[in-house]
Amino acid sequence: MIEAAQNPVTTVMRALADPTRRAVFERVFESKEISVAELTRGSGVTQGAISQHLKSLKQAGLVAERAEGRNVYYRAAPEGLEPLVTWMDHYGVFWRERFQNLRDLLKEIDP
Amino acid sequence: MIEAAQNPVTTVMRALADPTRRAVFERVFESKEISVAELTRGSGVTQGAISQHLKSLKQAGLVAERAEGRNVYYRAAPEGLEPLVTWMDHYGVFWRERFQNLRDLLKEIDP
DNA sequence: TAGATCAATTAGTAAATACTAATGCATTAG
DNA sequence: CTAATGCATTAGTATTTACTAATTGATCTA
Repeated sequence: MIEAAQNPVTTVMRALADPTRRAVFERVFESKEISVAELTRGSGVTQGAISQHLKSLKQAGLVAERAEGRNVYYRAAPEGLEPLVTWMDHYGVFWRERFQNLRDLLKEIDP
Repeated sequence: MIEAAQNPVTTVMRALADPTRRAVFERVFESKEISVAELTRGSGVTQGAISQHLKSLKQAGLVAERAEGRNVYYRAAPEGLEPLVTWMDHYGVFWRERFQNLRDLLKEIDP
């Protein structure tokens, strides 16, 4: 079946469904800012593959970039996860299962 | 890159990344219990396709079934979303960005 | 300047995937 | 019993996708 112009939920899900690409996102997130070359190192795939994954992630709104000299630094854009959160919210998963955490988190933030 | 024995996050993400399959899950969820025939109606795809999607969803732990006579009734298993929740939890998306005022929320839930 | 490094893009390929049509196997109905 | 219905499964197909290798265009460096 075909969707008109691609639902954001679909875009984000598809971006994160691939293990390699998700690993890229995770590394970007942990690194605050990281170049393509460094991402390529230890990724197990070529630089070209990494660039392609970054393109997908960017289109999904999950990462942003900053060019500096011949490097391009990527950083995570967790707001891009919003469509997922909204979608899941609909299923009441958060409250029922994370109830405990809410109280803990609140204490932690503002004791 | 290859993952040993398929990460649950990957399984769930992949299951929900396809719009048709995700629509099936949504309908199952809304219906509390629904037969394959009824799911097929108005789905735009064949009964076989629906059965295949249900198989994926079941393997991902997102639905469960109950056979009765020649019908098989499916119901949602939102616990199957747990891997997603856990994964996303790691990015602090839920509480910090979704609710500006946790205190109000907590009061509202448990005054 | 000439070379080296960084990143994006392209062309090509093997594998995965979403589908259909057809078949088979139960179960129910006439 | 025979016909019909509900569902799963199979084989086959077109499309998508994740990758590599190679190229290009920058920018930095010796």
